[in-house]
Parts: sequence; structure tokens; C-alpha cells
Amino acid sequence: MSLPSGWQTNRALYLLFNRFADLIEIEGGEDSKKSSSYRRAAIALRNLDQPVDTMAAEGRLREIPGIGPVLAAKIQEYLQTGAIAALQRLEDEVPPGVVDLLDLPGVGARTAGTLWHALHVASPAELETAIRAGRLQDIGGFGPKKEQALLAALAGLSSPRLILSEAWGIAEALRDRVAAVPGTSRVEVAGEARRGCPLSAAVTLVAAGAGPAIAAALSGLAIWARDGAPKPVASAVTATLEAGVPLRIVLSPPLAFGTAMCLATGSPAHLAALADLPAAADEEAVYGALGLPWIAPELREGTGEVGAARAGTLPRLLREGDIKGDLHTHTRWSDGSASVAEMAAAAAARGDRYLAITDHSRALVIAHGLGPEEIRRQRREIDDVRASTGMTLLQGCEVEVLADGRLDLDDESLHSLDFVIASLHSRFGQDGPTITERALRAVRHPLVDMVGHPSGRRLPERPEYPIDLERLIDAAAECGKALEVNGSPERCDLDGAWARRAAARGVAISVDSDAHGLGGLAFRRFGVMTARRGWLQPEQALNTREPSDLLAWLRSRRGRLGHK
DNA sequence: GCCGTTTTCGGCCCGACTGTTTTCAGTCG
Repeated sequence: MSLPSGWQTNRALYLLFNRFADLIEIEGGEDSKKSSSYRRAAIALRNLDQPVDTMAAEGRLREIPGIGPVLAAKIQEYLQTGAIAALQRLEDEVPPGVVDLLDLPGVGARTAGTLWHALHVASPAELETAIRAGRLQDIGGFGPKKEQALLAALAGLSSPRLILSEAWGIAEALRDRVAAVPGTSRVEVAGEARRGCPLSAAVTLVAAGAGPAIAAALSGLAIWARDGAPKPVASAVTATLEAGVPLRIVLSPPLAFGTAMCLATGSPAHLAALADLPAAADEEAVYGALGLPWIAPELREGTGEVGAARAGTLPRLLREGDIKGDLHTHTRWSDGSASVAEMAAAAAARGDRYLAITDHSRALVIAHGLGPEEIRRQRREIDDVRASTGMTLLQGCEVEVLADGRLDLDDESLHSLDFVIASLHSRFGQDGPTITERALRAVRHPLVDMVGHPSGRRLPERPEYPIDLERLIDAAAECGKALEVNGSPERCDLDGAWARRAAARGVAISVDSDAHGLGGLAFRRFGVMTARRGWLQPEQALNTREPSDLLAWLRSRRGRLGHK
């Protein structure tokens, strides 16, 4: 279940280069295009399909688009020293609280820089003080509406939380470190990440056998906040991660490891529904002593799982191995980083039986969306790859739902496709009834097969748009359309609770990666966790079906030609 | 800072929206 090796480094450099860009823009005075170079490079590193360490060792860093001599040298410096001196200098010049201002919706690097330079505002708290003192009126660009918006954003500023991929990335890296500490007999990831929660307010592990010595073993890592390095406390080691998120490693006797895992995994509502936990070395024994079968972590939310366990009616949950193919992926035709052939080969290497290529349509200009002519040309390429590889390759499209609910492609183009996803990527400011009608019009379109990431949230900050999902689910059920559980960790959308309602209404659920590169195919893991939080069983998913059954489903619905 | 050439430097994913302007800057996707 661990991520590809090197993934950690790619991810770290992605974060570091984005940080670089933020700090450059906040400082100001530099060529404004410089920060874009860092951001472009960051995205290229994130989308990289191989470990950057390997490429560096082979002297191939310059092959990465957007990496020139300067950034290649900075990558080398990071790999050799674990830090980048130029970034460190910027960090020393810009107070950390100024960077925190970027978490406020409507505040970008320019605004944060202005507030800092002109008003010496160096934290969200100081911003609130400055607004209330009327000091924002001393400088241009801030009227009453902006002030109100900022105060509202400050009030809603939540404690820092990690998205699922970050939580697992950090937790697994720490788990491997702790496992190497002498005396450690077992160490596992617990907490919200283990339950598959889309956001983690803390990272939690349980270790058996090891002592407080693990604090020293971890202190050298470059992931701690200032004053956040690991320190032993009573029967645990605690620390604060760079993002401000607390880490807790519970130290457990081996004979009570299962009990400690149970307690450290939660949720509070789940634990409250159980009697006092007996001490046992593994979780099966803990639940067994309570007269219950083991309950999967994703179900432990206090939403009926203990009753179901007692009644013997726990579902046989979806597993990653049940998925037969991915129905939502992007390629270089729009905003992906790999070719059709590369994506097909990677999917086949994962053991997938089919793959839908679903690039964006042209209204999503920023993603280089496809129009009718490009779709015809892409069809030929997909046909060629299918013929040469034997992979069941579908040509789909993630079609923009326009502001009024019309689709961004003509019916002829839609009809030529094997699979049509309708998604909303614009005009999130519409009110609830408007955006709901818009989505309903799309799901009812006879040539639409599925609505992608139906709630539209972007984690960790952007909430879902004000759509009435109950009505969307009803419409999908009536029309026989699928809804998506998008596994991209910034989405996890539908979330577990809504996926459970949709599946209960008989709506087929497609658990997809929304991959924009080869590495992104692994996001299915998070989609499966999210679907499991929705109690999803294999037969309730669309893409657990055999290729022939999937093609039959597609054909039966609107007489498409289909492909082998 | 990168890139692609026009081999030495100019251009750099596009467009809508918002609040602030009085002609635009910043944010967001």
C-alpha cells in the first residue's frame, strides 16, 4: 500500500517551489514572471512519472519541462543537503504569519505583500486588528466590501489540516523511520488518515516496543515547525509538523497494540458506541472480545456500524482490487502530462482491464480543452493505441457544463464518444437553485453518462458549491446515470456520506483517479477509501464490472457503437 | 527563470469575476 519510491521527494520539491513562488511574490520587486517559473516547475515535478532523485542521479533534470540551469541546481542542492539556501534566506526575510495570510480566500501573494510592506501586517491576527483600526483605508485598493470579506474569512480561518495524500505521505514516511528504530516491534498508521477522512487535523501513529528514543531518531527530519521537533511525553512522542499540524506517536506495550490502534483510530463517536475496550494485541481480538467482527476503519464514524456489526450485516466493502478500470483520466491532449499510449501502458501495468481517456472540453480554456475537430483527431490516436496494445481503451470527454446547463459540445461530437462525463468548473458563485438546475439539466442530457466530482469542493479550503445533491442523486437514479467518487485527494467527491445515499438509491458509482499524469493513477487508492466511507460494495460500483459488462451498460443506454 | 529561436532577448496557458476604480488590478480556476 505504499506510494512509489521517490514520490516523497517529488512532492517535497513541489511544495518547496510553490513556497518559493509565494515568497518571491510577497517580497515583490522582482520580475513577476520569475515566480511563475517556480510554479510551472513545481507542477512539472508533481506530475513527474518517475522519482526526481533518479533523474538527478542520471543527469536528466533538464529533461523536465520548466527546469533550466538554475532550478536544476536548486534541486541538486536539495537532494544533497536537504535544504535550499536561497529559500532559507527568503523564509528568514518574510515572517511566517505573512505566508499564513495566503490561506484567506481573496488574499493572494500581491495582497499579502502589500499588507506587509505598507502596513507591517505580519499575521492574520494583525490583519484583523488593522481592519478594525481602519488602517486599511490608508492604502488604496481596500474598500468596505473587501474589509467585510476579509473579516468573514478571518472568522472562518480553520485550524490547519492535511489532505489525504499529504497525511498518508507523511504518516508512511514516519512509519518507515520508526520501524527502523531499534526495539520497534510494530508500528502502524492510525488516526483520521486510517479512517480515510478527506482532511486530517492531526497525524497519529501507534508504535510498540520502541521507547522515547524515537523522538531523537526523528528530530533530524526537515518537516517540523519551529519549536515543533519531537519530544517524549507520557507514553507518547509528540511534535508539530511544518504545516502546523500536530503529530502524535502513541507508545504501546505489544500486548495492547490492538487496543491502542482502536483508540488512536477513533472516531470518538465510534468509540462511544463500544463498551470499554479490552486489552489485546490486535484489533480483531479487541472486537472479538466485545462479541463483534472486526470493523473496517473507514466505517468507524458512529453511523450505524456497531449495530450492523452486532447484527452481522456489515457490508463486504469495496477494495482496490475490485476495480477493473479507470473512467476519468487526462492526457497531454488537454492538461495532462502523459500521452494516450503512456497512460494506457501505465493502466495496463496496474492490472486494469480498461481505461477511459476523458480530456477537458474547449470551454475550459486554461486546460487547453478539446473542440469537435480535436476530438476527431484524438479518436484516431486512441484507435491506434487500442489496436497496438489490445487495451480496452475508451474515448471519453469531461465536458464543461456551461453557465445555463448546456453542454460544451454538440450532440454529434458527444455521440461519437464512448463515455461522457459532465462537470462544472466555472461560475461557482451562482446561487443554489441556479447551480442545481444547471447540474440537473446536464445529468438529464441523453448523451451524458456520469456527473464528475458532483459537489465541486477543493480541499482543504474551498467548500462545495451550493448544489442540492439530494435532487441530483434523484435525477441520476431516474435517468440511470452514474455519479463519481473522484479520488483526487483535493476532491474526494462525492464524499462518503453522499456516496452512501447515492448508492442506496441505486445510482452506479464510478471510483476514479482523475489522473493528470502517470503518478495520478494511484489516486484511486483515495477514491476507494472515500467510497468505503460510504459503505460501498463492489456491485454498487460502475467500474468493478468486467469490460464486456461495462460496454454493455454504455451501449444499452444509448446505442453507441462501443469498442472491444 | 525558462524557452526557443529570430543565436541574444522578448515573450511567457486565457478569461471571467470582483471590488475598486474612473480605466484597472488582483484572484481564481
